[in-house]
Amino acid sequence: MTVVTRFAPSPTGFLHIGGARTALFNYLFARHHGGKFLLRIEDTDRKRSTDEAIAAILHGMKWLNLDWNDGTTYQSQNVDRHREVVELLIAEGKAYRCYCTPEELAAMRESTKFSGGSTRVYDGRWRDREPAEAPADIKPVVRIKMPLDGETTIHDLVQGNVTKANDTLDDFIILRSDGTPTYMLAVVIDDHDMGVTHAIRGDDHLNNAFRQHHLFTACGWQPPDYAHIPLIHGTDGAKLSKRHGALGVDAYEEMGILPEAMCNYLLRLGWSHGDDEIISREQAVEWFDLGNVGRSPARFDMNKLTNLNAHYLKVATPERLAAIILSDTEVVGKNLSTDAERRLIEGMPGLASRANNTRELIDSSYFYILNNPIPMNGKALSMLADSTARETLKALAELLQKATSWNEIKLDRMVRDFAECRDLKLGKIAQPLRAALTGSHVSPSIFEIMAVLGRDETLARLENSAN
RNA sequence: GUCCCCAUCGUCUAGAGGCCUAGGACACCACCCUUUCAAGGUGGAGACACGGGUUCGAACCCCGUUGGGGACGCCA
Repeated sequence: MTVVTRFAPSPTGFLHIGGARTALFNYLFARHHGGKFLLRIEDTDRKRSTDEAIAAILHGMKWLNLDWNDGTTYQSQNVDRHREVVELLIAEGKAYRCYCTPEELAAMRESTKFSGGSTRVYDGRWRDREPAEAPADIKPVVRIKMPLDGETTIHDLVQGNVTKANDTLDDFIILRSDGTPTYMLAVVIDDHDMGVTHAIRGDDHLNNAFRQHHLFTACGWQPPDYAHIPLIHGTDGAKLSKRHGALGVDAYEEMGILPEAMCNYLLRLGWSHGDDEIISREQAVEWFDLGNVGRSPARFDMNKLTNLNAHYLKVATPERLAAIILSDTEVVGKNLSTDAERRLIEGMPGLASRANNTRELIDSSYFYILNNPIPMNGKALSMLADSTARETLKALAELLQKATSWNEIKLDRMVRDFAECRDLKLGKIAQPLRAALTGSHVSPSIFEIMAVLGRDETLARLENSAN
């Protein structure tokens, strides 16, 4: 049997961290087993679903490089099939119409709270009532008959065996009074129709698994294997919600996080492979299994994400990073040097090892991509305001003019010798030089920079600042 | 309130009864390197929630307590 997993987000908002990890796990599990990974948009609640949310989810999936099979399924397109199954269930006496009003339901909720607070709210009052008693002015919902006694055990691939008494489950609604299917019904039918073999989803669905189990049984189908993965919590330990900085993955993209860093981080949140921390997509596919998914919730830690991101920045190709910088909206409008791309690529090792994210990378790369004269920050300005510093730079420029070759090692030697001759500490020269070349007091190695900039550009910038 | 789940350094985790004086990573501290800032290197501090069992032996198994989380919608 080939493995089929699915990610089934509801399009009511962005693709958040937790959803992204669920998608990742489903993807990895399917790929590991050479099976299929499906995407199904759970839009049965048309009122709350938006096109923007769908676009955000699709975008997030693509950004994370989680490709899915067989196109995108929209649950709302299967309503006819959903209704058909409901009719069948009614005909077989496994489901029934319920004419309770919302007010009656609210009253039931109140009374269960007083009488001990049972999980079972609906009292089943229409379960065995004659259809002839139905009030004509009320549009009924359809409820599924749940077993009245006994217990049900789910063999969860992550949580182990979980058992629940059947009398804690009430007859839940499968078809709304407006004739639309509920989530509970739609997942079951669609999972069956799509041949889903493994349902990997958030822990918050664990209780639903029991309801769905009985719905599957009523339909005469085999439920998929379940794997309920723990939720991701905020730094404070509470459920990740919009209030707790549960940002969409697009927000991290904007922060300058690389998708592979995000995937690596998410993977290690709740799953482990010994002491391995840096795990490529290929290794993840090879290693991933449900047995090593932890059972306790994890807290989101920006520090670790940042650290991972810094790592992936260091190993990314200069060409790729240069392209990211050059296509950034903040950079695009600027008056760039014709030499910008070459400089970026050559200077990238020095730049990338100092950045935590692409935003920092961009900020630190302006001195390479901009034309002379480059903007100066306050500290650079004050360093260059010193007249002896400027004298030194002028003398250095004269020396550099005579350089017979122009590379990092040679420049290093020349500047050091120059400092020694003048009985100056290297820093006395390096800092004004840095200010002149980069407009900043912080940068990669100035020798590397001079080499990348080239003789003409270096001298031009020195000239600019020394006078 | 009822039901379900969970519990190792601050955080993510390794750990499947003796390999544990509990390992790694992030963060933190110190030192080294050093033209700035990073990176890198070395070292340090830091945890088995508590109480009972079971066993020759328990972080690991069982029970309880406490703590945390989740679910109780004509949302998904």
